Amino acid sequence: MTQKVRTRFAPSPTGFLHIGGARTTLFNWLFARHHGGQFILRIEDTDEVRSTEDSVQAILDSISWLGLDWDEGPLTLNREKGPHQSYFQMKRVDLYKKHIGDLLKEGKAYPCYCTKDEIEAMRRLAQLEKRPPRYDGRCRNLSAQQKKDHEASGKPFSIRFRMPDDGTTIVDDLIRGKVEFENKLQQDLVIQKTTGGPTYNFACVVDDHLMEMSHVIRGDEHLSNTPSQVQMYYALGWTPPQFAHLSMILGPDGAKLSKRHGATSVLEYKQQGYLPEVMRNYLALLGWATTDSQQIFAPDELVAKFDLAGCQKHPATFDTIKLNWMNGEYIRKTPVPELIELARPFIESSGLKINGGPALEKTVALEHEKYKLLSEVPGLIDFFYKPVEFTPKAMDKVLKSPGVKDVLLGLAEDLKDFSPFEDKALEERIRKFCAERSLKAGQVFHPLRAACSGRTEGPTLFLMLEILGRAEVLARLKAAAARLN
RNA sequence: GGCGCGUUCGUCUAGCGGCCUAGGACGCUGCCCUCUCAAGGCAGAGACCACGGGUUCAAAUCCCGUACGCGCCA
Repeated sequence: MTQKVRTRFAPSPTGFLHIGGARTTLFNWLFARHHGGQFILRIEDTDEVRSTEDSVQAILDSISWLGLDWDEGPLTLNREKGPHQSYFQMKRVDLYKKHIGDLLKEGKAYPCYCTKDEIEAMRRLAQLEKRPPRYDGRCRNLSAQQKKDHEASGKPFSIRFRMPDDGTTIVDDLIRGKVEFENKLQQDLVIQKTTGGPTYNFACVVDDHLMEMSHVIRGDEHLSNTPSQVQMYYALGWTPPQFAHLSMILGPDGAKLSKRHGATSVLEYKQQGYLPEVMRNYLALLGWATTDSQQIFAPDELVAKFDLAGCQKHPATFDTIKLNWMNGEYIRKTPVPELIELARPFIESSGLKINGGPALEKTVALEHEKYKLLSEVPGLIDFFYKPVEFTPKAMDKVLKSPGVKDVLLGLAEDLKDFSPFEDKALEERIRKFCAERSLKAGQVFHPLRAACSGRTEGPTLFLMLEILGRAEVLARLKAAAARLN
């Protein structure tokens, strides 16, 4: 590749960064990093009504959380980095106006005086007659007199881009190959609204060119607009960038991923306890694969191995089950001290009182291989830090079995002075206890676990007792026995 | 409706004319390990490669059509 690689993500700040946008960001970022190029962030806030500063902030936060950095673009709402005057389109309106002026002068664009109602009527009629509902080009070739009349009337007008009447436009897509469009079937897109603001399609072309994008990697839904955009590049005397259209991400029901499928905002995944590395790894696999179907990638590995050739043409279904598996994989590989820091916000918001209890290093480690989400950490260690609450199963199926009360009291008695109160020694002593009473291990182990943790499942028993400590174990045994009266 | 895109196990995918009686991963089932739950190990079920025609000695792979899905035009 002789040309310097520059990619961008250009979100409209009309909501949070959703999964699809995150995947697009990721792919652009991976591609740029893979080729040692640059990744640019641009805010397409041409929708003056729906764009908000909160959305901009949320999007920047999401991208940052994902661990993706950008070389140019907004850092905060007030600060930008990079050589361009701004990376917010509404602050670049003069630029668009200048180029629209050029197109107008050359007859490559024209004012359109049709009102909303007229356009709407056109659409209805077309639908009625089973024709494609497109602009009929009535302002395309106005006579000088008509133009004068319109101008004199002071009617608001938009500006449309004049598509060539014949020929075809070929979009050479890096993922889909050459896609051919007949020009006469494309309609003359509005490039400047009646408000004077640019439309998405035009601002996008101007910016991608001025910001020297080498590759435009974006969602599938933009493919249909691409021939018009390509023609705009030609009209402005520019060379279009290379395009790559990514397939969409669907929900489990095959419909485009949306709110009703659950979490769609990236930040919601953060709140649910997913790791950013996992989101990157999983999202990379939605629509991209290596020839050996590798599943888990170290961060650098993803950058090293990513290419557009491995991208899928068909849409992919977002699978939370697999995401959860992957998150568990990553958590298992995370050293405990690090895990504790990652889980700390979740532990804190759970209200667990850690102070005075066993060290988190010990309790968190005990269940290390069980967490799928960071948010699950407090729930699995909570019994170390608060009074035992018996699950129905622990109470009814285990503790209420015949003879359990004697077992618990007997254990309490035997362990009262037993030392050392440690994993291996405890196991030995308790197995001896079983032998002395001719009980099967399970008849003692299960009630012991239930009495001390309130549950039927949990960490390895004797280490758990060690960590709880003698006093706590004895107290819990007696308390549980008392419940059995 | 027009145009465009897509279609391999339930899901993510490998596959680019012979290595495919279709490979991997998640999930599922069973077994092993075991103090429970996980994790781990092993084994297994699961895809007439959407369908129908071609091309070819040979097609999941190339071509055409059909169906279905999706996107854009709103």
